[in-house]
Amino acid sequence: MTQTAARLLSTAMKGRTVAMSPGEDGLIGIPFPEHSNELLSRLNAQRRTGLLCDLTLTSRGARYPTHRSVMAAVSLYFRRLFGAEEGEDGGEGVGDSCSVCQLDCVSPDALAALLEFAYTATLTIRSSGMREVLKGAQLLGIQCVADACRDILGEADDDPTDPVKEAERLPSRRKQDRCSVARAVSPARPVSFMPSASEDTPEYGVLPTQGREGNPPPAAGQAHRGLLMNGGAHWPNESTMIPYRPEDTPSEEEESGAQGRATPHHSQSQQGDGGGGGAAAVSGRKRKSQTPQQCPVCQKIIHGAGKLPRHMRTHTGEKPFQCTACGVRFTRNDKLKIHMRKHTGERPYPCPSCPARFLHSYDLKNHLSLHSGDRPFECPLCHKAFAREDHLQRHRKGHSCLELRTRRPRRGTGPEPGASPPLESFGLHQQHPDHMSAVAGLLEGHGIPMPGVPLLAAARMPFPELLWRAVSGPVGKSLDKAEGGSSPHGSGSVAHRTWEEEEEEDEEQEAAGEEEE
DNA sequence: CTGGGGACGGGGCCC
DNA sequence: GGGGCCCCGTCCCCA
Repeated sequence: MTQTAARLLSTAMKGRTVAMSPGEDGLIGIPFPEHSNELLSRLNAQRRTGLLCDLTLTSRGARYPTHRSVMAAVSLYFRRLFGAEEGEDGGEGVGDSCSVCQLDCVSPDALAALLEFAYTATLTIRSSGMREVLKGAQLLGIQCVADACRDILGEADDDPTDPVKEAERLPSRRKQDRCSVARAVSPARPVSFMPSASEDTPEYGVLPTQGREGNPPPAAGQAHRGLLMNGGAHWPNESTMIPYRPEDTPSEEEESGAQGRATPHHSQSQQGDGGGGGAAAVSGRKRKSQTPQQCPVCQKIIHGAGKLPRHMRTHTGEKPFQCTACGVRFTRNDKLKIHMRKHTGERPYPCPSCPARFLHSYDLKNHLSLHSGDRPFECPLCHKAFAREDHLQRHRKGHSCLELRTRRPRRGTGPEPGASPPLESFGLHQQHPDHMSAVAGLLEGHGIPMPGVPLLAAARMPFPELLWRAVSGPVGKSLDKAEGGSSPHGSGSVAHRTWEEEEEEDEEQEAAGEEEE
């Protein structure tokens, strides 16, 4: 598909981001961010009416019709119970023979709350019932809920009776739980445990009986105060939201410090007006008091009080702020305010060196880098320098620098001889988390510490051996050099070469290339 | 392909 | 806690 066609399609989608792969013929990825929300909402509606319910949970006389697929998706207990655990052939669980599951060990209110969570991604409970919910979440292997309850109760996360925690300490054949639902609500903590549901655990009572009619779920949804949006999907009252943030999981800011985790979202390493940065700014900043909130649509954690409604407008497409001059609408009033400068002619950011004036402060910042000639963003492959980071990213994405090291590295930016390469030397800072994780995983696996990217990120790489094959080609040569030459292919004897030695090798290669010609 | 401007979404600080 | 303001990173578009 041509670029023009792509633009037309993009316009037709009214701003929907259309992922296109120019290299893949006709392959278009059209995201529907509301889909998951609507799907869950409709499943919840089916649950409330008993439609297509193939599982009934009972607790002390209360009955809760539900869907086994949903329960298997949200609960490790049911996943194993139904043999839906990844890697199993389905023969281990109770499977289709179970239609009623008696869970008297979980109080009816707690079970209702957990079911409500399963279908709405929102946990709505009274504080007095927190402990019962915690117990139920632990028993059913819904760890994000257990973590949230522990967090609120102020309990330590080392409960030896917690089967989920206990199993985390046990070796597991699975490195990660790749259940998408579980990950969506618990991104930071892959769970590799199943309660021993198939064993005779007194806590669980499984009655594989058939044919009982389920009563309407008692009080299901009554405690849930929410409003409807996006075709009936729940947007819970923010005051009732309990965001997932495990007690022992560092906040994003903390993570961006010494033990940053490669997240799919960018993390700002430099904060404020440039005065921050550095270790002092990271370690010395006070802990945020504003409780992060989880978006019920995309599960993203939104930091800052009052920021969730702003974020939600990105899903609904609502643009309540309209320019009175041209009618253009914006999702945020601060963006409208900046837009109004175009009509008023106000350009509050003048360049001190030239007559240029700018609408945005960051435009001035970019502009100033032109005057200074500073190009701090250097391609690690061809060593071409850019004034802007996004230009470097575009340069790298386009793979316009297929030829390795067509330019000499700038003396001022090259690593010290024998020193471990900084992350930035790979162009890895704040860009392409997967790529970052991949390289980090490679380096970690070969003894190169990558404090910014833990092994967890590396473990997400599906085919590290393929990546090694990839980097063992022209690109890998650069990496081998940068990391000190610990090649997996046996050479491994070129550790800590200096730039002078590399230049010699370059000259040799150039000479060899000339001979070939 | 690159430089530059603008738009957009997220986070921090403050009121 | 909500909202305004600001800064940042990223993406898109155009020359």
